[in-house]
Amino acid sequence: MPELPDVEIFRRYAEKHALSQEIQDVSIKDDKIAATSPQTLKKSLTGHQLKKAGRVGKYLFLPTEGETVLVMHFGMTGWLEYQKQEEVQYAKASLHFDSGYYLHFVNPRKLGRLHITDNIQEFSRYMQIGPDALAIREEDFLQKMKKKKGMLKSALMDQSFLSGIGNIYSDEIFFQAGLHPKTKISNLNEAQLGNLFIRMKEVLSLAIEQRADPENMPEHFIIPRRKEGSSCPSCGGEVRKDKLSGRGFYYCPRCQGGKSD
DNA sequence: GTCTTTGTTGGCAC
DNA sequence: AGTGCCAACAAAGA
Repeated sequence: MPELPDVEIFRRYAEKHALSQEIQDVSIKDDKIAATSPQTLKKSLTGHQLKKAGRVGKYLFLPTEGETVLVMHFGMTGWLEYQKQEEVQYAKASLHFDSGYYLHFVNPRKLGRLHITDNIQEFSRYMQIGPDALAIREEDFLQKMKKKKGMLKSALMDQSFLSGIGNIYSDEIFFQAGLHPKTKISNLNEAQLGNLFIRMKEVLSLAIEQRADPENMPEHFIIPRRKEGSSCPSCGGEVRKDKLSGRGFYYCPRCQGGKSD
């Protein structure tokens, strides 16, 4: 679930509900998700308020009014829940506000992480988080792509190169751009790279507009057809499945070329 | 029981 | 150094 559009929805959710109220108590229900020690997480947050909700790639940044910033990463499965109920299934950490409400960090597979940092820039550098896929400017994107080697899909999913795009949305971006995911970057011309940039922004923005809800994806998206045997929304041909570095991906052979190298 | 899954990381090979 | 691949992590669903 949590790629850039999903995390952007979580960011807005946190911004709407969880800011400017005192955190009374912090409970870490599973130490596995605590990238910063549970003691430090509790000490840094208790008695403070979250003041902002920012995002870079798949990371959510929640600065307090003090020095410290709560950082969330959701892993393969996870979301936020703001409610009065103290116990929520799969909640691995919970902030208890003085309003009585809880912000639950829900993470069924325990692959998500919570960090505390006092400097977002430093944290981003240390974690090697590349420029945000929605924030990057075209000239920077083109410049980076021209220097990058290897296959398209590997590049767009490389979080240190460009952050926010995962397996699902990369499939959609390549479908919209009419490019095969295994295309070698070096075989693309300026126009194709420019088009890729436009499609990338378009797919991410549209997904956010649909609140990153898979049920609400536009008709012309391939995401709802990520199943073997389904038909391409554009040409009606059969959607095919392949693998790259162990990750399955879906594409339309007719609309996205053979391999174009 | 087996395989696959929306993410990341560390190890190995080239 | 950069690129590709795999296993591992964890748990749920097909």
